[in-house]
Amino acid sequence: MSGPKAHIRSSEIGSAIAKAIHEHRVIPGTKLGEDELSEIYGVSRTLVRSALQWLSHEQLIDIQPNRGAFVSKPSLREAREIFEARALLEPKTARSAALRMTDQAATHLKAHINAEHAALAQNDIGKALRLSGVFHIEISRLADQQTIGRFIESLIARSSLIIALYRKRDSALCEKHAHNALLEALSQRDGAKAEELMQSHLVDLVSALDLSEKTTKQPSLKDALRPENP
Amino acid sequence: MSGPKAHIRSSEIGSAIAKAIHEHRVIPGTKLGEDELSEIYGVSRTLVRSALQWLSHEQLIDIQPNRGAFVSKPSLREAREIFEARALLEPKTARSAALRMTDQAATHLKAHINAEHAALAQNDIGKALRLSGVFHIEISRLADQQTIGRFIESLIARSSLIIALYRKRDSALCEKHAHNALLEALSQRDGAKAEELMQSHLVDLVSALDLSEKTTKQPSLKDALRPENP
DNA sequence: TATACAAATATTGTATACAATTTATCGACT
DNA sequence: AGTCGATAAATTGTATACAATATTTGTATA
Repeated sequence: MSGPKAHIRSSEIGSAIAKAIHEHRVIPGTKLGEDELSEIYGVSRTLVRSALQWLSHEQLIDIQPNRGAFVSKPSLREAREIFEARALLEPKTARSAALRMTDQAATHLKAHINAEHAALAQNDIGKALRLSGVFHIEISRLADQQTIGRFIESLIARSSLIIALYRKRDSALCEKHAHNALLEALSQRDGAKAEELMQSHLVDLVSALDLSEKTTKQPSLKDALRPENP
Repeated sequence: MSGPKAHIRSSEIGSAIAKAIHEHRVIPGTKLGEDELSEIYGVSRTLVRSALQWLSHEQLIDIQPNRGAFVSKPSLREAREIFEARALLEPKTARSAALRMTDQAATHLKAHINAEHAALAQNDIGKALRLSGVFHIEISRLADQQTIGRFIESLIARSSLIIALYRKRDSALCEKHAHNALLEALSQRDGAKAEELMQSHLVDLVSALDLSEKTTKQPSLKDALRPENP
């Protein structure tokens, strides 16, 4: 009875920007100027502003009054909250998905995983990252819970911001096996196992991040560039 | 690092409309014309449209392309999903809230309950309903989980639509005691009890609704107004 | 009387114009 | 030289104007 069918053009723009954010082609802090975007997409600022408001509500960008829109930089606290929320929602959702699993869905997910691996093979980290997120979203769709699914979708989008900001150096984005194991459990309609795998998968994701206090304050440039301290 | 501080005027309009929806002063299906609203709030359609897009994203209204914005009429399925989501989020949130409870918060919540009772005494059902929702939101704030809190807030707003559509006749909105008991458990910092009470409270809320299949299709006016059937 | 079509009206979608605010640039002063 | 301040440029906020679409009204016809 309700749906984001309206404002098609502006939501396309919003999706395009969201995708770029998700793929780390624009990084947190980047300013998204209205004139610039209206130039890029060949529309007036009206539609651009509409798209920006959408992104702002998704908390992917931060609109500062009279200053402009910037790609969000989630705080450490937000980062923790987002993964706590995912831990609360996704495992149970994976369980539901397992119970409603079909062969068709299995091949669909398998294709996704392959695309993800292909992207990794091409060293297209951004694309792999996004596809990884889409995999989680597909699972929530299978669970046939649109409401919770939307929440998860939103959390995953923001997760990509967190990864951009807090990822440990040299940490794997997503173990190759995690999604495969998940798919296995789903295909076997083993709800309990899917729930457990999803939970540990999320723990692994967090462990690839550096969410310690230190990172909170930026290097402050002044300190970072000062030649040396005794 | 992100917040809805921008577009202050339009978000005020959005809040005003959301409040009216929450209080059942405008009911599901009502058309929200842009000219009408811009007249009411003394602003241009630009700001009205901005507010409407916000409400649309909150799924409180449904924007139909070239037709206009209508207060959402959640389907039976959506209604069930929303309360399932609440059941997933709110009990654990209540538990967290209990652990972080302060005396100050207790008096604050107590005041809320009193205001709720006062509204009921004045037969201001709408206001009581909204305050009842705010009570739940306050609890989620106490849990100090902004992300989950926003989800809950969104779910509660949509719940008021569901209540408007599917409430059983003569069913109590909220047992007077439920919120008091919850406050009691919170004050005692009894997380387990708070979680349990919240869970059963939500069950009670659902049981005051008629979510059977039949209710799906509207009375269709034609049937409703036809004088009599044999 | 009811239905079908057509003009007229009203409403939403988009772009543009103007106002308000911030940011950048230049110059004066210490 | 560096900082403070004023003016100029650029950017966002809001309103208005025009275009596209839907709804209503009226009229003719069966």
